[in-house]
Amino acid sequence: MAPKDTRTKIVEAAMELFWQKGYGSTSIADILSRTQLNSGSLYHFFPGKQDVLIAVLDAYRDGIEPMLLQPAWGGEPDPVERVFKLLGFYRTLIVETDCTYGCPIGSLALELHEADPAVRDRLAQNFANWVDAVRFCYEQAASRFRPGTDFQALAEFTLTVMEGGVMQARTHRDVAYFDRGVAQLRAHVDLLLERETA
Amino acid sequence: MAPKDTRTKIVEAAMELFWQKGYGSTSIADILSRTQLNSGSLYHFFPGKQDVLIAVLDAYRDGIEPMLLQPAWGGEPDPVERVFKLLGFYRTLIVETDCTYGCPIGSLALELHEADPAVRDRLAQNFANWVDAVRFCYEQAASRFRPGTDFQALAEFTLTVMEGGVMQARTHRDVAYFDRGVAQLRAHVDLLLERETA
DNA sequence: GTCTATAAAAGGATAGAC
DNA sequence: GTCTATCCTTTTATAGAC
Repeated sequence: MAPKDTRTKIVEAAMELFWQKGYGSTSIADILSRTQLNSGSLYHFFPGKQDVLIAVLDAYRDGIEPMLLQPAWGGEPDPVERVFKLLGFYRTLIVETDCTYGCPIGSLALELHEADPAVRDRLAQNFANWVDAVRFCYEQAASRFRPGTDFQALAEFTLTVMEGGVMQARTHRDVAYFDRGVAQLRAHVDLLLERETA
Repeated sequence: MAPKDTRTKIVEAAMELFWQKGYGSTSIADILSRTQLNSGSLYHFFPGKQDVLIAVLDAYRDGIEPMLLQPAWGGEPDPVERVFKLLGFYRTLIVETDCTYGCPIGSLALELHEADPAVRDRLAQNFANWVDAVRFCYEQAASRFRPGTDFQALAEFTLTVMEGGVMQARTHRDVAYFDRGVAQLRAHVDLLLERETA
């Protein structure tokens, strides 16, 4: 593997630091320390800190397929099960981080609500792409759902369950809060899968 | 009404600022500016900034009944409708703030996850009190729910729907994201209210 | 209990040599 | 493209008079 270029190193370090500490609590010095670079290098590639954030959000956008969806789905063929495989992937992250995991987009979205439009648009875009992927799963199983099921609303609801579950699991330091939320969603989906003409 | 004492002024100003800007982005100077006090006064009552935060979280804890639940419920007698009245109260806050509203506890919980235990415990306590109040609503209507309904899980799920809806509505600057989440919850609850022996 | 002044540190960003 | 040195601002917190 070719050595990573400086810009990539910065984006990857910032991605991890923003995820762990948030944007405001991550200093330029933190990023330089982790990358073993000097401030001249960072400011050569980025006009300022916010531009690093934008690059990070673009990296999440570009990484959703290879970094999130494909690892989460594995070879799972059933589209509905793919949704729960995705939620299971988040569960793994929660457990592996001793219940300190936070969705990087969700956390940044709450932290940076009064941010520059360039930032807000990318946060919204990241959410929208996640919801689109989940909606597509549900739509692939459309024939199994009750007629008239609103797949967009169901996909947004799935994101809500993930974000709310992550938030409560982290606050209480107990993955059971996440699990109960997913179980409720499972029950909800199961009820929508019960054909009225069954 | 008696003039507010200095400590109360500080807590109320900090409550609003932390809600609007977050904890990290609110400076002591911000609090002093809004209260027209000097730093000597603040540090007379609080050892440091984090102690102001703790006082704010205690104020939310003490205010849940008079400031949130009673205004939200109004005279609503039906316990299940009280839950949706509460969600409707949040909807009003979202609309009144042009979709910039964020739940203060949820936002702080995501921002401050690596915080001092004194802070984390109070965040968890605030969530727990909210969930307890909602669970109590559902339990009051226990006879109308399917046997075996898990009211604790349903109340946590209600918090999840609120937090996830607030997060998405704010990120997209569109209250419809909140509304669709609440509609999904309503459908979920309605399905649990359909007695199998109906 | 409140005032002014200020210490001490951290933060974002820049300059100019190499 | 990277280096060192540094400027300027903001921020938390303290000191000591009143």
